[in-house]
Amino acid sequence: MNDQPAPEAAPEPGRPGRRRSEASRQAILAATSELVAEVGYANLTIEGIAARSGTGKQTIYRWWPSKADVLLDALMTKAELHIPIPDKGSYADDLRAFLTASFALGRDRRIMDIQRALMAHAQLDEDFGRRLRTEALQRRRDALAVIQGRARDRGDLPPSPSPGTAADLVFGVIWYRVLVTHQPLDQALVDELVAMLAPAANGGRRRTTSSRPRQGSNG
Amino acid sequence: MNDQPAPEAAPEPGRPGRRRSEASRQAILAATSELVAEVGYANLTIEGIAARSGTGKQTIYRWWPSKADVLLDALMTKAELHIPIPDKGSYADDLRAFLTASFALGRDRRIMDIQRALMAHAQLDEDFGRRLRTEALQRRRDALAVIQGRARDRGDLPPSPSPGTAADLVFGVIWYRVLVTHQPLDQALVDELVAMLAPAANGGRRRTTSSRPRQGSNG
Amino acid sequence: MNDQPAPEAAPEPGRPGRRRSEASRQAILAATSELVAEVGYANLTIEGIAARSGTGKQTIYRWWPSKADVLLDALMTKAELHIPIPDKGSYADDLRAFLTASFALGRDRRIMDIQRALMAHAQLDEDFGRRLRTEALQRRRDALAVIQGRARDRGDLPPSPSPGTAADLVFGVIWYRVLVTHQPLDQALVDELVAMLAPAANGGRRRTTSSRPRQGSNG
Amino acid sequence: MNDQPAPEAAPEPGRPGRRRSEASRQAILAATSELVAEVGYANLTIEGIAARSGTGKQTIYRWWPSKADVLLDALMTKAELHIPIPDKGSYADDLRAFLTASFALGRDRRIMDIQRALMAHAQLDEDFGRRLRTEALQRRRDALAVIQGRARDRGDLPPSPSPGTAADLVFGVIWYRVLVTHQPLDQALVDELVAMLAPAANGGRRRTTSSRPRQGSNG
DNA sequence: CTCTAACCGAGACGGTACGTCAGGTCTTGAC
DNA sequence: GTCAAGACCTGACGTACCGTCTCGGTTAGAG
Repeated sequence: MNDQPAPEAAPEPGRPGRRRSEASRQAILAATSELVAEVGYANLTIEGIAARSGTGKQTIYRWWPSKADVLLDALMTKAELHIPIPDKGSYADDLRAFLTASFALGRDRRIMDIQRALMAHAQLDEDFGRRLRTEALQRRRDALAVIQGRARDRGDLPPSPSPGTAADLVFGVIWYRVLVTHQPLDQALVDELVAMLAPAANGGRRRTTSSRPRQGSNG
Repeated sequence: MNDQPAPEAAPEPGRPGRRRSEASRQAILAATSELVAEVGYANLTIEGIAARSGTGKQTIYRWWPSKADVLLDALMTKAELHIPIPDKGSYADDLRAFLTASFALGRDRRIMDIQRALMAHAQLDEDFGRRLRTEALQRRRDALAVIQGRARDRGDLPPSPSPGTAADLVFGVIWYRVLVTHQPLDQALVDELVAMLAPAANGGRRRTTSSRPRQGSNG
Repeated sequence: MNDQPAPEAAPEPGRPGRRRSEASRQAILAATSELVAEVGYANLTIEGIAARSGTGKQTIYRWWPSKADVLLDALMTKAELHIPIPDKGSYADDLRAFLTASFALGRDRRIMDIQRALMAHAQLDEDFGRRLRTEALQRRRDALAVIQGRARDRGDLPPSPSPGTAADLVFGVIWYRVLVTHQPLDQALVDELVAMLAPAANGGRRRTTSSRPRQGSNG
Repeated sequence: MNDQPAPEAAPEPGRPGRRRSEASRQAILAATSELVAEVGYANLTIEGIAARSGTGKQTIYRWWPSKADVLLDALMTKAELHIPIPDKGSYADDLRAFLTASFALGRDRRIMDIQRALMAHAQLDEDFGRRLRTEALQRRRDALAVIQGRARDRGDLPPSPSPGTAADLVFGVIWYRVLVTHQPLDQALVDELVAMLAPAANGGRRRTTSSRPRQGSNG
């Protein structure tokens, strides 16, 4: 049923016929971004995208399995979802940088709405769920795993919680706030998470710029 | 737009006109439960529910704003989503009991699928999102808050993380596993969460019944 | 199915129970007249009549078989559909008076629209068709028949066309203009019909006030 | 509201997109004819037509504004509603031929029922009324006008009634019998109409086969 | 002075069909 | 072989009314 040749497929040089139109691809992704901002994901339709982009529905169906895939593609193409992971010298500082960068992404209301919609769609469409996980979510986990690997090599990765659980906690809180409570992802949360996951003996940040009161040890 | 007199509204004795049919209400909720199990949420339709329950569509639209609301009602009516919160004597033990009971709910594949679908719908329909939060999600937070209140009174509530953040962490992990990783909610996770959130000096469980090997460090 | 005790039924003295509410009857007929003028017959509904009149649907269904019957009742109650048939001394003059009076009825746009709608409904509902014929249409034929009877007695009823066909012609033209061409029923048509159906030797009107050019009589 | 590109529109060679399916069109018209014969116009529904014809409702709505239009199309496509108007040499004979042919059409019970229903719908839907008049009714008037034109040229068109009124009389009687009295359109009526409208001195039929009593001429 | 029958308003009920929307597929002629 | 265009079948939507069926509450004769 889903015989798409995978959108990222190479052009296959020796193939006859007209080549895929890059202009149409761009137009479709642009139209999708505009439309989702204007009418919201629930009112986003393939027909609307085709009309807005001046393309045919078939062209969309030929290259993407669902409207969520188009949207995911648009998001990944346009927005810089990349999380930088420079080595800050300690697990605590690496983690803090990672969290701060991750939270920044969630600050943009439009991007957050799209992420919520994609996550929602992933629950209703198993295939898309798999794609979303492998193409977007896993990359963030991988980034965190790199940080944890560095920490392990360095020797300052705490024994508990396990790295996997730590990741679940980090991403769990983020998604929970995005999906459920709609609370902002603020610096206070960064501090709490770092304190909990990287409770360095000489402890994380020495001089905090946060307004949070000194945390009198949580050990 | 949402002029529903609230399904749980009292019968209002002195009102003229035919009373709401309890038989129809039951039939609709039952049909919804059956159908969602048979065809899945994505293929659940109001028309299908009406046909299966032997009622008219209007009767459904009269009392529920959307199919997700019917499903939520069915879930809350049928399934016992109640989380008991007996006083076990310590925050650690209370928390452990709470988590164990909560995780048990997620063990039933069908209930979990429904919860995933409802959470998905909540992302696409803001009004339903509000209803889901107040009618279902908030109750669980309240239960946890009771435990935390007891701990505060008892003096064994750790200062960090804050109770609110602790709740975000707990529910965040649960939903993240349910929605994203589809990992089972197992005893190991209970232990890790308790260890992190209630790191009692005399520490959580002394004698574990868990099959998890002592974690001799994973670093 | 249609066990209505006939709206015009006598009060039947020895019957227990509450009497039919004359106030409701009036309110229903009045609401019907208003509504049909406001929204047109096609958008006239029993529910609308009930709401506007402040009565229950059942009260309408109890006394009238269809909305067309309500409307017919309203029309016959309010509008004076009676055609006077005074003896003018000759068939030609009687006929002229009859036609003039009949045409006057069709001058009111609202009454004409209602008659069109009732005639339309009669085509779709055989039972109502029978009622419309016996309660309204036949009365007009009877009035014409009285005139023709007088003429026969008087000896100035032409042998052709037969009285029945003459009636068909008269009412045929009226309804055809009302239903199809929407042409006004004017004095010129009266003259033509009289000239054709009562071509008296000493002929109808000697001095016409009509604007029609003298026509050398076609007798 | 009525943006139909007119069903009879030419195929417009250089237009992109899939062509209208002639097979669907035929199936819809055929299904409509069958259904109206089986269940009657009042129980004819667009959904029924779509189901019976194996097409989608949208395909019907795309090309016809209402079920009455579908039915009119079916009637005009299938039934030969054409009235031949050969020159018989005199107005009386032409008229007799025209009436006989017109009456024959009304003999078929099914066609008559459809015509009654269409006329009824025309009263409830002004737009359809216009279409019915221009596409069907006017054509018959035009045919009669041709006959009258020939008579005028020939010099045997009586000065009274005026041609327009004569047409009103002819079609008025026909429709009145079809819609109201349900009397058959028989030869006797033909004779009476011809006698009245074409009262040739040496006129009309010399030897009548009608059972009507000799009428001593009323001219 | 109840009893019982018929009416009344209100309004929920099981239905049917509406007209619309969008989905995903197919067809056409151009490129 | 892809493209824009657009018609096709399908299925569900949410709405409007239908005609019926409770409700609680009058209103009137008969007992």
